[in-house]
Amino acid sequence: MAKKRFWLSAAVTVDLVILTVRDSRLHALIVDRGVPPYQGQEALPGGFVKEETLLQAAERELQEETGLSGVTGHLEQLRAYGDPHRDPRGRVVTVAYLALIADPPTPVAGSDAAAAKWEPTEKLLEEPTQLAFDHHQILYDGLERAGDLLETTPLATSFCSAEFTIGELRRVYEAVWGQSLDPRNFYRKVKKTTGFVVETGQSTTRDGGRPAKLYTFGGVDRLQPPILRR
Amino acid sequence: MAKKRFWLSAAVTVDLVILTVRDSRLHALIVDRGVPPYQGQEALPGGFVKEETLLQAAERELQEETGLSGVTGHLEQLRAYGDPHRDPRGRVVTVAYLALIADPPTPVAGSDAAAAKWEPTEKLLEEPTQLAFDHHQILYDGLERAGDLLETTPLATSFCSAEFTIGELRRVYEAVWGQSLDPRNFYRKVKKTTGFVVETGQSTTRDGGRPAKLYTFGGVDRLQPPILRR
DNA sequence: CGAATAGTGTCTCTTAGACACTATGTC
DNA sequence: GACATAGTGTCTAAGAGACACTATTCG
Repeated sequence: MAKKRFWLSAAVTVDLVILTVRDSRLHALIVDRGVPPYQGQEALPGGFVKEETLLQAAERELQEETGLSGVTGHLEQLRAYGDPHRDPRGRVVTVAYLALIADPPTPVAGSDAAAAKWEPTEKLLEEPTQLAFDHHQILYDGLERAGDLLETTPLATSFCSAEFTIGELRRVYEAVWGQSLDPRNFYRKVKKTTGFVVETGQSTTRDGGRPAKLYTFGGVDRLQPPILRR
Repeated sequence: MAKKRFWLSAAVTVDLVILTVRDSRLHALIVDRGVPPYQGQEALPGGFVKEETLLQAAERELQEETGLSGVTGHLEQLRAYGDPHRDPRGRVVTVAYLALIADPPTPVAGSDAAAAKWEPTEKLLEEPTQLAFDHHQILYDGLERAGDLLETTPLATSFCSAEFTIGELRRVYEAVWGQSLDPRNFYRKVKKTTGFVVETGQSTTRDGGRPAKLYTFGGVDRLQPPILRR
Protein backbone atom coordinates (compact mmCIF):
# COMPACT_ATOMS: atom_id res chain seq x y z
CA MET A 1 0.00 0.00 0.00
CA ALA A 2 2.72 2.42 -0.96
CA LYS A 3 0.68 5.13 -2.61
CA LYS A 4 -2.20 4.57 -0.26
CA ARG A 5 -5.15 6.94 -0.67
CA PHE A 6 -4.00 9.06 -3.57
CA TRP A 7 -7.46 8.44 -5.00
CA LEU A 8 -10.70 10.23 -4.33
CA SER A 9 -12.57 9.08 -1.30
CA ALA A 10 -16.31 9.38 -1.10
CA ALA A 11 -19.15 8.53 1.20
CA VAL A 12 -21.45 5.82 -0.07
CA THR A 13 -25.15 5.69 0.71
CA VAL A 14 -28.14 3.68 -0.34
CA ASP A 15 -31.47 5.31 -1.13
CA LEU A 16 -34.69 3.39 -1.46
CA VAL A 17 -37.64 3.69 -3.78
CA ILE A 18 -40.14 1.62 -1.81
CA LEU A 19 -43.35 1.07 -3.71
CA THR A 20 -46.64 -0.44 -2.74
CA VAL A 21 -50.20 -0.42 -4.03
CA ARG A 22 -52.85 0.93 -1.68
CA ASP A 23 -56.47 1.47 -2.68
CA SER A 24 -55.56 0.72 -6.29
CA ARG A 25 -53.00 3.54 -6.34
CA LEU A 26 -49.25 3.35 -6.42
CA HIS A 27 -47.53 4.82 -3.35
CA ALA A 28 -43.91 5.44 -2.39
CA LEU A 29 -42.50 5.61 1.11
CA ILE A 30 -41.32 9.12 1.97
CA VAL A 31 -39.56 10.43 5.06
CA ASP A 32 -39.39 13.90 6.53
CA ARG A 33 -35.75 14.76 6.98
CA GLY A 34 -35.01 15.52 10.61
CA VAL A 35 -31.45 16.71 10.07
CA PRO A 36 -29.63 18.99 7.65
CA PRO A 37 -29.14 19.17 4.77
CA TYR A 38 -32.65 19.67 3.45
CA GLN A 39 -33.94 19.55 7.02
CA GLY A 40 -37.72 19.46 7.15
CA GLN A 41 -38.02 18.52 3.50
CA GLU A 42 -39.28 15.25 2.11
CA ALA A 43 -36.88 12.64 0.82
CA LEU A 44 -36.51 9.00 -0.01
CA PRO A 45 -35.44 6.78 2.88
CA GLY A 46 -31.78 5.85 2.91
CA GLY A 47 -28.56 5.93 4.82
CA PHE A 48 -24.86 5.32 4.84
CA VAL A 49 -23.38 1.99 3.87
CA LYS A 50 -21.51 0.16 6.59
CA GLU A 51 -19.18 -2.83 6.51
CA GLU A 52 -21.62 -4.74 4.34
CA THR A 53 -22.79 -5.44 0.84
CA LEU A 54 -24.74 -2.73 -0.95
CA LEU A 55 -27.71 -5.10 -1.05
CA GLN A 56 -27.36 -5.79 2.66
CA ALA A 57 -27.32 -2.07 3.34
CA ALA A 58 -30.50 -1.69 1.31
CA GLU A 59 -32.14 -4.58 3.17
CA ARG A 60 -31.17 -3.06 6.48
CA GLU A 61 -32.54 0.34 5.59
CA LEU A 62 -35.72 -1.23 4.23
CA GLN A 63 -36.36 -3.01 7.51
CA GLU A 64 -35.49 0.03 9.58
CA GLU A 65 -37.79 2.27 7.61
CA THR A 66 -40.73 -0.07 7.38
CA GLY A 67 -40.21 -1.30 10.92
CA LEU A 68 -40.63 -4.88 9.84
CA SER A 69 -38.19 -7.73 10.19
CA GLY A 70 -39.46 -10.10 7.51
CA VAL A 71 -40.54 -7.78 4.75
CA THR A 72 -41.98 -9.80 1.91
CA GLY A 73 -41.43 -8.48 -1.56
CA HIS A 74 -38.68 -7.71 -3.99
CA LEU A 75 -35.51 -5.64 -3.72
CA GLU A 76 -33.13 -4.90 -6.56
CA GLN A 77 -30.56 -2.30 -7.47
CA LEU A 78 -31.70 0.58 -9.60
CA ARG A 79 -28.46 2.42 -10.38
CA ALA A 80 -25.85 4.71 -8.87
CA TYR A 81 -26.01 8.50 -8.72
CA GLY A 82 -22.76 10.33 -8.31
CA ASP A 83 -22.90 13.94 -9.34
CA PRO A 84 -20.16 15.75 -7.38
CA HIS A 85 -22.63 18.35 -6.15
CA ARG A 86 -25.66 16.21 -5.44
CA ASP A 87 -24.98 16.49 -1.70
CA PRO A 88 -23.85 19.77 -0.16
CA ARG A 89 -21.88 17.91 2.52
CA GLY A 90 -19.36 16.70 -0.03
CA ARG A 91 -18.83 13.83 -2.35
CA VAL A 92 -21.58 11.31 -1.73
CA VAL A 93 -22.24 8.54 -4.19
CA THR A 94 -25.57 6.86 -3.66
CA VAL A 95 -26.75 3.53 -4.92
CA ALA A 96 -30.49 3.47 -5.34
CA TYR A 97 -32.55 0.36 -4.74
CA LEU A 98 -36.08 -0.43 -5.79
CA ALA A 99 -38.35 -2.29 -3.38
CA LEU A 100 -41.76 -3.67 -4.26
CA ILE A 101 -43.74 -4.74 -1.23
CA ALA A 102 -47.24 -5.85 -0.37
CA ASP A 103 -49.47 -3.44 1.46
CA PRO A 104 -49.68 -4.98 4.95
CA PRO A 105 -46.58 -3.14 6.29
CA THR A 106 -48.73 -0.05 6.55
CA PRO A 107 -47.73 0.88 10.10
CA VAL A 108 -44.44 2.58 9.45
CA ALA A 109 -42.13 2.88 12.39
CA GLY A 110 -40.69 6.24 13.19
CA SER A 111 -37.10 4.96 13.39
CA ASP A 112 -34.32 7.47 13.68
CA ALA A 113 -35.23 9.19 10.46
CA ALA A 114 -38.26 11.10 11.67
CA ALA A 115 -41.72 10.30 10.35
CA ALA A 116 -42.28 8.10 7.32
CA LYS A 117 -45.46 8.00 5.26
CA TRP A 118 -46.93 6.60 2.07
CA GLU A 119 -47.46 9.20 -0.65
CA PRO A 120 -49.18 8.61 -4.00
CA THR A 121 -46.49 8.61 -6.66
CA GLU A 122 -48.70 10.68 -8.91
CA LYS A 123 -48.60 13.48 -6.38
CA LEU A 124 -44.85 13.17 -5.82
CA LEU A 125 -44.12 13.54 -9.51
CA GLU A 126 -45.89 16.86 -9.74
CA GLU A 127 -43.69 19.86 -10.42
CA PRO A 128 -42.16 21.66 -8.75
CA THR A 129 -40.24 18.95 -7.04
CA GLN A 130 -40.33 18.91 -3.27
CA LEU A 131 -37.94 16.02 -2.74
CA ALA A 132 -34.43 16.56 -1.37
CA PHE A 133 -31.21 15.92 -3.28
CA ASP A 134 -31.78 14.29 -6.68
CA HIS A 135 -34.47 12.07 -5.23
CA HIS A 136 -37.02 13.25 -7.74
CA GLN A 137 -34.91 11.76 -10.51
CA ILE A 138 -34.30 8.57 -8.53
CA LEU A 139 -38.01 8.16 -7.90
CA TYR A 140 -38.74 8.73 -11.57
CA ASP A 141 -36.19 6.09 -12.59
CA GLY A 142 -37.63 3.67 -10.05
CA LEU A 143 -41.14 4.08 -11.38
CA GLU A 144 -39.94 3.54 -14.91
CA ARG A 145 -38.12 0.39 -13.88
CA ALA A 146 -41.15 -0.89 -12.00
CA GLY A 147 -43.29 -0.49 -15.09
CA ASP A 148 -40.78 -2.41 -17.18
CA LEU A 149 -40.48 -5.18 -14.60
CA LEU A 150 -44.19 -5.89 -14.75
CA GLU A 151 -43.93 -6.66 -18.44
CA THR A 152 -41.37 -9.42 -18.33
CA THR A 153 -41.16 -10.60 -14.73
CA PRO A 154 -43.75 -11.93 -12.27
CA LEU A 155 -42.90 -9.19 -9.78
CA ALA A 156 -46.41 -7.78 -9.80
CA THR A 157 -47.07 -10.54 -7.28
CA SER A 158 -44.64 -8.80 -4.91
CA PHE A 159 -47.31 -6.15 -4.48
CA CYS A 160 -49.90 -8.77 -3.51
CA SER A 161 -50.42 -10.77 -0.34
CA ALA A 162 -49.54 -14.45 -0.40
CA GLU A 163 -52.96 -15.28 -1.83
CA PHE A 164 -54.58 -13.00 -4.37
CA THR A 165 -57.20 -12.91 -7.08
CA ILE A 166 -56.62 -12.18 -10.73
CA GLY A 167 -58.59 -8.98 -10.24
CA GLU A 168 -56.22 -7.82 -7.51
CA LEU A 169 -53.27 -8.63 -9.73
CA ARG A 170 -54.85 -6.61 -12.52
CA ARG A 171 -55.27 -3.61 -10.26
CA VAL A 172 -51.55 -3.76 -9.52
CA TYR A 173 -50.80 -3.51 -13.23
CA GLU A 174 -53.28 -0.69 -13.63
CA ALA A 175 -51.81 1.24 -10.72
CA VAL A 176 -48.20 0.90 -11.85
CA TRP A 177 -48.88 1.52 -15.53
CA GLY A 178 -51.48 4.21 -14.89
CA GLN A 179 -53.91 2.77 -17.38
CA SER A 180 -56.93 0.51 -17.23
CA LEU A 181 -56.88 -2.96 -18.69
CA ASP A 182 -59.66 -5.14 -20.03
CA PRO A 183 -60.42 -7.54 -17.16
CA ARG A 184 -61.36 -10.40 -19.45
CA ASN A 185 -58.34 -10.26 -21.73
CA PHE A 186 -56.05 -9.74 -18.75
CA TYR A 187 -57.54 -12.78 -17.07
CA ARG A 188 -56.72 -15.07 -19.97
CA LYS A 189 -53.32 -13.51 -20.55
CA VAL A 190 -52.24 -14.25 -16.98
CA LYS A 191 -53.51 -17.80 -17.08
CA LYS A 192 -51.78 -18.43 -20.40
CA THR A 193 -48.43 -17.27 -19.04
CA THR A 194 -46.93 -20.51 -17.78
CA GLY A 195 -45.97 -20.56 -14.14
CA PHE A 196 -47.16 -17.05 -13.34
CA VAL A 197 -49.94 -18.06 -10.93
CA VAL A 198 -51.19 -21.27 -9.34
CA GLU A 199 -54.71 -21.95 -8.06
CA THR A 200 -55.02 -22.60 -4.34
CA GLY A 201 -58.43 -24.25 -4.68
CA GLN A 202 -59.98 -21.61 -2.42
CA SER A 203 -61.97 -18.54 -3.31
CA THR A 204 -62.98 -15.22 -1.82
CA THR A 205 -65.67 -12.62 -2.20
CA ARG A 206 -63.64 -9.79 -0.71
CA ASP A 207 -63.75 -7.89 -3.98
CA GLY A 208 -67.54 -8.14 -4.24
CA GLY A 209 -69.45 -9.90 -6.99
CA ARG A 210 -68.98 -13.51 -7.91
CA PRO A 211 -66.44 -15.35 -5.73
CA ALA A 212 -63.00 -15.26 -7.26
CA LYS A 213 -60.48 -18.08 -7.18
CA LEU A 214 -57.40 -17.45 -5.09
CA TYR A 215 -53.92 -17.85 -6.51
CA THR A 216 -50.34 -17.93 -5.32
CA PHE A 217 -47.21 -17.02 -7.22
CA GLY A 218 -46.15 -19.78 -9.58
CA GLY A 219 -42.40 -19.47 -9.19
CA VAL A 220 -41.07 -18.53 -12.62
CA ASP A 221 -38.64 -15.65 -12.91
CA ARG A 222 -39.51 -14.56 -16.45
CA LEU A 223 -42.97 -14.18 -17.97
CA GLN A 224 -43.28 -16.24 -21.11
CA PRO A 225 -45.04 -14.84 -23.02
CA PRO A 226 -44.55 -11.35 -21.50
CA ILE A 227 -47.44 -9.11 -20.52
CA LEU A 228 -46.90 -5.99 -22.60
CA ARG A 229 -48.55 -2.61 -22.34
CA ARG A 230 -49.57 -0.81 -25.49
CA MET B 1 -20.27 19.51 10.12
CA ALA B 2 -20.12 18.49 13.75
CA LYS B 3 -19.94 14.73 13.33
CA LYS B 4 -17.93 14.99 10.17
CA ARG B 5 -16.80 11.68 8.69
CA PHE B 6 -18.35 9.27 11.08
CA TRP B 7 -19.55 7.45 7.98
CA LEU B 8 -17.77 4.88 5.88
CA SER B 9 -15.48 6.26 3.25
CA ALA B 10 -14.76 4.32 0.11
CA ALA B 11 -12.87 4.67 -3.13
CA VAL B 12 -15.05 4.97 -6.20
CA THR B 13 -14.05 3.64 -9.60
CA VAL B 14 -15.66 3.19 -12.97
CA ASP B 15 -15.20 0.02 -15.00
CA LEU B 16 -16.10 -0.26 -18.64
CA VAL B 17 -17.65 -2.99 -20.71
CA ILE B 18 -16.69 -1.73 -24.16
CA LEU B 19 -18.28 -3.78 -26.91
CA THR B 20 -17.84 -3.78 -30.65
CA VAL B 21 -18.58 -6.12 -33.53
CA ARG B 22 -15.60 -7.27 -35.59
CA ASP B 23 -15.84 -9.91 -38.31
CA SER B 24 -19.42 -10.60 -37.29
CA ARG B 25 -18.35 -11.49 -33.76
CA LEU B 26 -18.90 -9.57 -30.56
CA HIS B 27 -15.70 -8.40 -28.85
CA ALA B 28 -14.95 -6.66 -25.57
CA LEU B 29 -11.97 -4.45 -24.81
CA ILE B 30 -9.65 -6.09 -22.27
CA VAL B 31 -6.52 -4.75 -20.62
CA ASP B 32 -3.58 -6.54 -19.08
CA ARG B 33 -3.14 -5.21 -15.58
CA GLY B 34 0.31 -3.72 -15.14
CA VAL B 35 0.04 -3.12 -11.41
CA PRO B 36 -1.17 -5.07 -8.39
CA PRO B 37 -3.61 -6.32 -7.42
CA TYR B 38 -4.17 -9.02 -10.03
CA GLN B 39 -0.98 -7.86 -11.78
CA GLY B 40 -0.52 -9.55 -15.14
CA GLN B 41 -4.10 -10.72 -15.25
CA GLU B 42 -6.78 -9.57 -17.66
CA ALA B 43 -9.41 -7.08 -16.59
CA LEU B 44 -11.94 -4.60 -17.83
CA PRO B 45 -10.61 -1.10 -18.39
CA GLY B 46 -11.40 1.36 -15.66
CA GLY B 47 -10.04 3.78 -13.12
CA PHE B 48 -10.69 6.00 -10.18
CA VAL B 49 -13.29 8.71 -10.30
CA LYS B 50 -11.99 12.25 -9.93
CA GLU B 51 -13.77 15.54 -9.28
CA GLU B 52 -16.30 14.78 -11.98
CA THR B 53 -19.58 13.09 -12.78
CA LEU B 54 -19.61 9.31 -12.93
CA LEU B 55 -20.55 9.59 -16.59
CA GLN B 56 -17.69 12.00 -17.20
CA ALA B 57 -15.32 9.58 -15.54
CA ALA B 58 -16.55 6.83 -17.81
CA GLU B 59 -16.17 9.04 -20.88
CA ARG B 60 -12.66 9.95 -19.85
CA GLU B 61 -11.65 6.34 -19.32
CA LEU B 62 -13.27 5.35 -22.59
CA GLN B 63 -11.23 7.89 -24.50
CA GLU B 64 -8.04 7.04 -22.65
CA GLU B 65 -8.43 3.34 -23.30
CA THR B 66 -9.47 3.55 -26.92
CA GLY B 67 -7.07 6.38 -27.61
CA LEU B 68 -9.71 8.33 -29.47
CA SER B 69 -11.04 11.77 -28.69
CA GLY B 70 -14.39 11.66 -30.44
CA VAL B 71 -15.53 8.12 -29.91
CA THR B 72 -18.83 7.57 -31.66
CA GLY B 73 -21.25 5.24 -30.03
CA HIS B 74 -23.27 4.85 -26.90
CA LEU B 75 -22.34 4.97 -23.22
CA GLU B 76 -24.69 4.22 -20.35
CA GLN B 77 -24.48 3.11 -16.77
CA LEU B 78 -24.84 -0.56 -16.07
CA ARG B 79 -24.95 -0.72 -12.27
CA ALA B 80 -22.80 -0.46 -9.17
CA TYR B 81 -20.82 -3.27 -7.56
CA GLY B 82 -19.92 -2.84 -3.94
CA ASP B 83 -19.07 -6.08 -2.20
CA PRO B 84 -16.77 -5.17 0.72
CA HIS B 85 -14.19 -7.72 -0.41
CA ARG B 86 -14.28 -7.26 -4.15
CA ASP B 87 -10.97 -5.38 -4.05
CA PRO B 88 -8.14 -6.55 -1.74
CA ARG B 89 -6.93 -2.96 -1.32
CA GLY B 90 -9.96 -2.03 0.72
CA ARG B 91 -13.44 -0.75 0.18
CA VAL B 92 -13.83 0.07 -3.48
CA VAL B 93 -17.24 0.64 -4.96
CA THR B 94 -17.25 0.52 -8.73
CA VAL B 95 -19.84 1.83 -11.11
CA ALA B 96 -19.86 -0.13 -14.34
CA TYR B 97 -20.64 1.48 -17.68
CA LEU B 98 -21.57 -0.14 -20.95
CA ALA B 99 -20.14 1.28 -24.19
CA LEU B 100 -21.23 0.24 -27.66
CA ILE B 101 -18.92 1.51 -30.37
CA ALA B 102 -18.34 1.04 -34.07
CA ASP B 103 -15.37 -0.97 -35.16
CA PRO B 104 -13.04 1.70 -36.64
CA PRO B 105 -11.32 2.47 -33.30
CA THR B 106 -9.38 -0.74 -33.74
CA PRO B 107 -5.94 0.71 -33.02
CA VAL B 108 -6.02 0.77 -29.25
CA ALA B 109 -3.51 3.03 -27.57
CA GLY B 110 -1.40 1.58 -24.81
CA SER B 111 -2.22 4.38 -22.35
CA ASP B 112 -1.01 4.04 -18.81
CA ALA B 113 -2.84 0.79 -18.25
CA ALA B 114 -0.57 -1.53 -20.22
CA ALA B 115 -1.75 -3.23 -23.38
CA ALA B 116 -5.39 -3.27 -24.43
CA LYS B 117 -6.90 -5.67 -26.92
CA TRP B 118 -10.20 -6.85 -28.33
CA GLU B 119 -11.25 -10.30 -27.18
CA PRO B 120 -14.25 -12.29 -28.41
CA THR B 121 -16.84 -12.23 -25.67
CA GLU B 122 -17.56 -15.88 -26.25
CA LYS B 123 -14.02 -16.74 -25.24
CA LEU B 124 -14.08 -14.42 -22.23
CA LEU B 125 -17.18 -16.07 -20.83
CA GLU B 126 -15.60 -19.51 -20.78
CA GLU B 127 -14.95 -20.96 -17.36
CA PRO B 128 -12.79 -20.78 -15.44
CA THR B 129 -12.83 -17.03 -15.31
CA GLN B 130 -9.56 -15.31 -15.99
CA LEU B 131 -10.74 -11.76 -15.37
CA ALA B 132 -9.65 -9.82 -12.30
CA PHE B 133 -11.97 -8.70 -9.48
CA ASP B 134 -15.64 -9.35 -10.19
CA HIS B 135 -15.18 -8.34 -13.81
CA HIS B 136 -16.52 -11.62 -15.07
CA GLN B 137 -19.86 -10.80 -13.49
CA ILE B 138 -19.76 -7.23 -14.77
CA LEU B 139 -19.03 -8.41 -18.29
CA TYR B 140 -21.87 -10.90 -18.08
CA ASP B 141 -24.28 -8.21 -16.94
CA GLY B 142 -23.10 -5.92 -19.73
CA LEU B 143 -23.70 -8.54 -22.38
CA GLU B 144 -27.15 -9.23 -21.01
CA ARG B 145 -27.98 -5.51 -21.07
CA ALA B 146 -26.65 -5.16 -24.60
CA GLY B 147 -28.91 -7.95 -25.79
CA ASP B 148 -31.92 -6.30 -24.17
CA LEU B 149 -31.06 -2.90 -25.62
CA LEU B 150 -31.15 -4.25 -29.15
CA GLU B 151 -34.75 -5.30 -28.69
CA THR B 152 -36.27 -1.98 -27.78
CA THR B 153 -33.75 0.70 -28.74
CA PRO B 154 -32.00 1.58 -32.00
CA LEU B 155 -28.59 1.15 -30.36
CA ALA B 156 -27.54 -1.59 -32.76
CA THR B 157 -26.65 1.32 -35.04
CA SER B 158 -23.99 2.34 -32.48
CA PHE B 159 -22.06 -0.71 -33.62
CA CYS B 160 -22.22 0.45 -37.26
CA SER B 161 -20.40 3.16 -39.16
CA ALA B 162 -22.34 6.26 -40.11
CA GLU B 163 -23.68 4.55 -43.22
CA PHE B 164 -24.58 0.89 -43.17
CA THR B 165 -26.61 -1.73 -44.97
CA ILE B 166 -29.48 -3.74 -43.53
CA GLY B 167 -27.28 -6.80 -43.84
CA GLU B 168 -24.60 -5.22 -41.69
CA LEU B 169 -27.21 -4.25 -39.14
CA ARG B 170 -28.46 -7.80 -39.12
CA ARG B 171 -24.99 -9.17 -38.46
CA VAL B 172 -24.82 -6.90 -35.39
CA TYR B 173 -27.99 -8.47 -34.02
CA GLU B 174 -26.71 -11.94 -34.82
CA ALA B 175 -23.38 -11.27 -33.09
CA VAL B 176 -24.92 -9.83 -29.94
CA TRP B 177 -27.72 -12.35 -29.65
CA GLY B 178 -25.59 -15.28 -30.75
CA GLN B 179 -28.22 -16.57 -33.12
CA SER B 180 -28.86 -16.29 -36.84
CA LEU B 181 -31.83 -14.41 -38.18
CA ASP B 182 -33.78 -14.79 -41.39
CA PRO B 183 -32.39 -12.01 -43.65
CA ARG B 184 -35.70 -11.46 -45.41
CA ASN B 185 -37.88 -11.19 -42.35
CA PHE B 186 -35.29 -9.06 -40.60
CA TYR B 187 -35.19 -6.74 -43.58
CA ARG B 188 -38.89 -6.01 -43.49
CA LYS B 189 -38.97 -5.82 -39.71
CA VAL B 190 -36.37 -3.06 -39.68
CA LYS B 191 -38.05 -1.11 -42.43
CA LYS B 192 -41.40 -1.38 -40.70
CA THR B 193 -40.01 0.04 -37.46
CA THR B 194 -40.65 3.74 -37.87
CA GLY B 195 -37.63 5.98 -37.66
CA PHE B 196 -35.10 3.20 -37.17
CA VAL B 197 -33.21 3.73 -40.44
CA VAL B 198 -33.28 6.26 -43.28
CA GLU B 199 -32.14 5.67 -46.86
CA THR B 200 -29.22 7.76 -48.03
CA GLY B 201 -29.97 7.17 -51.70
CA GLN B 202 -26.60 5.55 -52.21
CA SER B 203 -25.65 1.91 -52.36
CA THR B 204 -22.64 -0.32 -51.95
CA THR B 205 -21.43 -3.73 -53.01
CA ARG B 206 -18.94 -4.13 -50.17
CA ASP B 207 -20.84 -7.11 -48.85
CA GLY B 208 -20.78 -8.87 -52.24
CA GLY B 209 -23.80 -9.83 -54.29
CA ARG B 210 -26.44 -7.38 -55.38
CA PRO B 211 -25.73 -3.77 -54.37
CA ALA B 212 -27.35 -2.90 -51.07
CA LYS B 213 -28.91 0.43 -50.22
CA LEU B 214 -27.10 2.45 -47.59
CA TYR B 215 -28.88 3.76 -44.52
CA THR B 216 -28.24 6.11 -41.64
CA PHE B 217 -29.76 6.03 -38.17
CA GLY B 218 -33.26 7.46 -38.18
CA GLY B 219 -33.15 9.25 -34.84
CA VAL B 220 -35.81 7.59 -32.70
CA ASP B 221 -34.92 6.50 -29.19
CA ARG B 222 -37.36 3.60 -28.88
CA LEU B 223 -38.13 0.94 -31.46
CA GLN B 224 -41.84 0.82 -32.18
CA PRO B 225 -42.59 -1.98 -32.75
CA PRO B 226 -39.64 -3.57 -30.96
CA ILE B 227 -37.41 -6.18 -32.56
CA LEU B 228 -37.74 -9.18 -30.29
CA ARG B 229 -35.71 -12.34 -30.19
CA ARG B 230 -37.46 -15.66 -29.78
C1' DC C 1 -22.72 -19.32 -66.47
C1' DG C 2 -22.83 -19.99 -60.88
C1' DA C 3 -22.50 -17.95 -56.46
C1' DA C 4 -23.67 -14.54 -53.41
C1' DT C 5 -26.42 -11.01 -51.28
C1' DA C 6 -30.62 -7.74 -51.79
C1' DG C 7 -35.23 -7.25 -51.81
C1' DT C 8 -40.52 -8.76 -52.60
C1' DG C 9 -44.59 -11.74 -52.21
C1' DT C 10 -47.37 -14.85 -49.94
C1' DC C 11 -48.98 -18.35 -46.86
C1' DT C 12 -49.96 -20.01 -42.19
C1' DC C 13 -50.25 -19.79 -37.45
C1' DT C 14 -50.38 -17.26 -33.28
C1' DT C 15 -51.75 -13.45 -30.65
C1' DA C 16 -53.93 -9.09 -29.03
C1' DG C 17 -57.90 -6.67 -28.41
C1' DA C 18 -62.95 -5.85 -28.64
C1' DC C 19 -66.86 -7.30 -26.78
C1' DA C 20 -71.19 -10.53 -26.26
C1' DC C 21 -72.38 -13.69 -23.04
C1' DT C 22 -72.84 -16.69 -18.90
C1' DA C 23 -71.92 -17.54 -13.72
C1' DT C 24 -72.37 -16.52 -8.90
C1' DG C 25 -72.09 -13.83 -5.17
C1' DT C 26 -74.22 -9.37 -2.12
C1' DC C 27 -77.75 -5.97 -1.22
C1' DG D 1 -85.00 -8.10 -8.54
C1' DA D 2 -80.45 -4.84 -9.57
C1' DC D 3 -75.67 -4.72 -9.40
C1' DA D 4 -71.03 -6.13 -9.13
C1' DT D 5 -67.22 -8.96 -10.30
C1' DA D 6 -65.61 -13.66 -12.24
C1' DG D 7 -64.89 -16.30 -16.02
C1' DT D 8 -65.74 -18.17 -21.16
C1' DG D 9 -66.46 -17.82 -26.15
C1' DT D 10 -65.70 -15.82 -30.46
C1' DC D 11 -64.58 -12.67 -34.06
C1' DT D 12 -61.17 -9.82 -36.44
C1' DA D 13 -57.05 -7.70 -37.52
C1' DA D 14 -52.22 -7.52 -37.10
C1' DG D 15 -47.76 -9.68 -36.53
C1' DA D 16 -44.15 -13.43 -36.76
C1' DG D 17 -41.86 -16.91 -39.10
C1' DA D 18 -41.19 -20.04 -43.14
C1' DC D 19 -39.89 -19.95 -47.54
C1' DA D 20 -40.57 -19.42 -52.89
C1' DC D 21 -39.27 -16.16 -55.94
C1' DT D 22 -37.09 -12.19 -58.44
C1' DA D 23 -33.09 -8.68 -58.87
C1' DT D 24 -28.37 -7.36 -59.47
C1' DT D 25 -23.78 -7.63 -58.80
C1' DC D 26 -18.88 -10.28 -59.25
C1' DG D 27 -15.77 -13.61 -61.06
